[in-house]
Amino acid sequence: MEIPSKYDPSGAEGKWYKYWMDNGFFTSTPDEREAYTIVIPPPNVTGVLHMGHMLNNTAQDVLVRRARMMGYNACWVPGTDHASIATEAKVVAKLKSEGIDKKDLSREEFLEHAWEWTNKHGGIILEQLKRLGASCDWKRTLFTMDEERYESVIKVFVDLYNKDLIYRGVRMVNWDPQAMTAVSDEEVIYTEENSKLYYVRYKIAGEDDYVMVATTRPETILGDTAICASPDDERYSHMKGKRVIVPMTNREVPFIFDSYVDPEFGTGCLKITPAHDINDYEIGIRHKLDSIDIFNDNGTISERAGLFVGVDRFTARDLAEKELDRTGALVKVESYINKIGRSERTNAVIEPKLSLQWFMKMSDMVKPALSAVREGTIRIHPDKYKNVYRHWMENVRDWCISRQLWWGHRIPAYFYNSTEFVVAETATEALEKARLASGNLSLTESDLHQDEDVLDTWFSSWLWPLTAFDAINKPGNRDFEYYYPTKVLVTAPEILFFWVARMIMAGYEYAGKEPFNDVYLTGIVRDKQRRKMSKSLGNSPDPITLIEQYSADGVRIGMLFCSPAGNDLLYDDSLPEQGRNFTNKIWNAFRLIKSMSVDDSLVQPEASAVAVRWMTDVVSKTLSDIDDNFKKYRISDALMQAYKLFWDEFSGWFLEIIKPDYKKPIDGITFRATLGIFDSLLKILHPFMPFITEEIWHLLEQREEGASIMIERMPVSKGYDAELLSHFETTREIVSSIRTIRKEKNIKNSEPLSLSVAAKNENGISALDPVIIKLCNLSEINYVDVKIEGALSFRISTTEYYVPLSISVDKEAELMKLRDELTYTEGFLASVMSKLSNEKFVSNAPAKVIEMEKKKQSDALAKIETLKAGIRSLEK
RNA sequence: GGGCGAUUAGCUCAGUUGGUUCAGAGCAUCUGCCUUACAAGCAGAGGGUCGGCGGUUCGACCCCGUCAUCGCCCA
Repeated sequence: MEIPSKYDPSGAEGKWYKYWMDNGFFTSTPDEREAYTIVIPPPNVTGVLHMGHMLNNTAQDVLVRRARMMGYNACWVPGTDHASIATEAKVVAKLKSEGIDKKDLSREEFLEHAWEWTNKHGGIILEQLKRLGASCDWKRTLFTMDEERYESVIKVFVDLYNKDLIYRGVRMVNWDPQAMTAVSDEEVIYTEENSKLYYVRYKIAGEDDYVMVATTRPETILGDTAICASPDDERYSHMKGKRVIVPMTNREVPFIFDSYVDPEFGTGCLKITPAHDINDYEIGIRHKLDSIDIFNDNGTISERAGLFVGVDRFTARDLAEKELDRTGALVKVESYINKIGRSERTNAVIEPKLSLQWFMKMSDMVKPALSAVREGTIRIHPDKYKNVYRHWMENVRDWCISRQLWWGHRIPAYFYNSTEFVVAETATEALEKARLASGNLSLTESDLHQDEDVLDTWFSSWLWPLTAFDAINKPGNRDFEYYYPTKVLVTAPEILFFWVARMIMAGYEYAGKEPFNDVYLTGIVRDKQRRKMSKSLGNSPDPITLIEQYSADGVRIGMLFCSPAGNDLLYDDSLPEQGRNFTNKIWNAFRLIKSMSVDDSLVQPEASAVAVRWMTDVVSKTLSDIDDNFKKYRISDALMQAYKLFWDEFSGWFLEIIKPDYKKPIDGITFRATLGIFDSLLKILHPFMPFITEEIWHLLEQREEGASIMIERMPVSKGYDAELLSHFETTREIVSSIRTIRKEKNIKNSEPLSLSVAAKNENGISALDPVIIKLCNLSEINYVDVKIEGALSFRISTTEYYVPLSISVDKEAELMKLRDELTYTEGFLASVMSKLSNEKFVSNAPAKVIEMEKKKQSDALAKIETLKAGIRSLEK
């Protein structure tokens, strides 16, 4: 069979994915094995695969496939989340393009559209994950709004409400006037922007004097209810007990003192607008000030302002500037840079707003979650994020869980009048409770009005590891008992708090146990200029195109190569290219092996015999190194070791040694050993590159129907002969030196050379002589006591090697080389001697270190002798 | 402004309790090679006062102080 010289992934990938699915290799049911569970960080149901998903899911697949091959019952649960704000925004936009306004629809009608959209666009991303090779148990696919998950979320809400952990209250929230909803603190992005600082004077009531205030938001003057200075600020001590007139509205407000005010900032005098600034709000509470909300929900000025009613807040700012100027209140305007918060979803400037919202108390929930990480029950990789986690958890604030949207889990609070409500899982239950609470037994369901708002999306995903196994609806069910806690969560550091921390809290609250033991944080995928990949920048390649271009395996390892845990990945096409090149390397090694003809009557060459021993040991050693790296979640390092094992050791050295001469057959012993080693290598590589390893594994031998490398056992390290490995290192150096000689002297590889070693025939090293003979095309290696005159020489450690040549040796060049080496060695000796002659060193350093220094000394001395002898003989 | 982290080769990163000839890897670059598995390859080579300064130590990439630059989180 003719095997093409280049691997063609397109056929293999679809074929094997189907094969794995058909044979049910991804599905997991509880059995006697230990479970290895991962729940996927659910992507947005209507999203499409981006580079971040590729990295994240490749890492998960590597972990899951490896666990499966190590004998665990591996279960990777896939799913999507409903992404409340993002999805609703998309649906609203889509309706708008059809001329439909959300306001004209009933909640039910809107949800119909939303579900239609979800069903149409949902799940694309999961199909894309299959292209990547993701070995998820698709039968378990979840959605945060499917029946079980929806029910669970409602149950948890009711439960927490009953435990007094959820409350409704007026708070300053981050209001997104465009999306017309509150967003959490984590969804607000603060950046420095250019703005203006307005200096405005307020007349003191009953006097002809003024006080001056600096503000960035003159339109909010309409909501001022006090002017404030620091109690320590002597400039304003005369203002005690006085009142001032607010410009534009001519309202009289008190002048107060509060230590919050920084005398250094602006004029040292601050206007207080409790309804529109979080700090002012707190000052307002301390001083029992009025609160005038001058904005409507959409960001326009409300009637309460009395001026500019119905005008957008930014237009109102300009109008206010003009009005202040006209009335002489505006003293000056300076340009100014301050931090502006914008909505992560809509980019609208966030308006701090007093609003009635639902909150979850965090102070108690945080405790077990904090100690779990502190005490190492949950490990975070890389562990530098432990500090960040702790800092956040110690400064946590209550979680605003309500959103003014329709797409999501509707808050199960039922009002039986405008202010009083009950919380219940169903309307029927709510009715009972409402009758009880109100004392009005004639209430009917139609008298109840359910809260219009839905819950924050994170309020469903924080339960993910629990609801993945339906633990809320069926506590203690078999799947849950078996699969929970999951082994590892793979996600990005940016959602360490809003997701990871909260899952840990939920885990302790509802299972009494952590949801996972390890958190592996991947970095953010950026472009070469370190910019985040984003649709608007257009700097993100399409993952599916990449897969088509470089193969799924190539893209997978390309992503993994340069992404140590927690580090950002600077994407460049050279990464998947490197991955593709590696698949090709594997393919060609396979071609070589496959093309060998075997002759069992042949005696195994010595070089092959020792090469097999060596390679077997290298595999064994690398296995334990890889194992160690996986234990520390150093996935890129593990991959690099597998990569070098295959490329350098196996292809570069082993195959070159055992490769028979052109058109000659190979002996059976070596061939079968090679197949065995190759088989091990494929298995080691399989978690990283599932497709090509499966393809080759099947081409290598006739396999039974239903056989697959993905369910084979991962080879285990059987220990290794460290001395053999070290001798091979010396062998490499010898081979390399001879190659250099050939190159320098322009001697063809087909022309045999001979090598003389000025040493005793040391056991061990000489066992590898056949390897040197084979790789360097030597006629012989002999061990000599005396120098070989007129030969080229090189030294490795303390041993000198000679290559006699028929062509004349350039004496001067040789001498120069020897003298250089001598100079270096003497310098080295001097540094060693200075240490050894330092009394403090000798008395303080550990014996082992001194031992080594002495060895260095004697080695250097011996080498100097050799070099000097060489120089003398050349000088003759 | 507060907290956390980083700074090692052109790029991305390792460097495990301070001590092996310890300054490393991959990629990139340069020089040879179309050698009968692979030019998506092979054989070689160059490249770093380990951010600056000071300190501790017999000995510092590693520990301490300080400055600089960058990143992240929070206000």
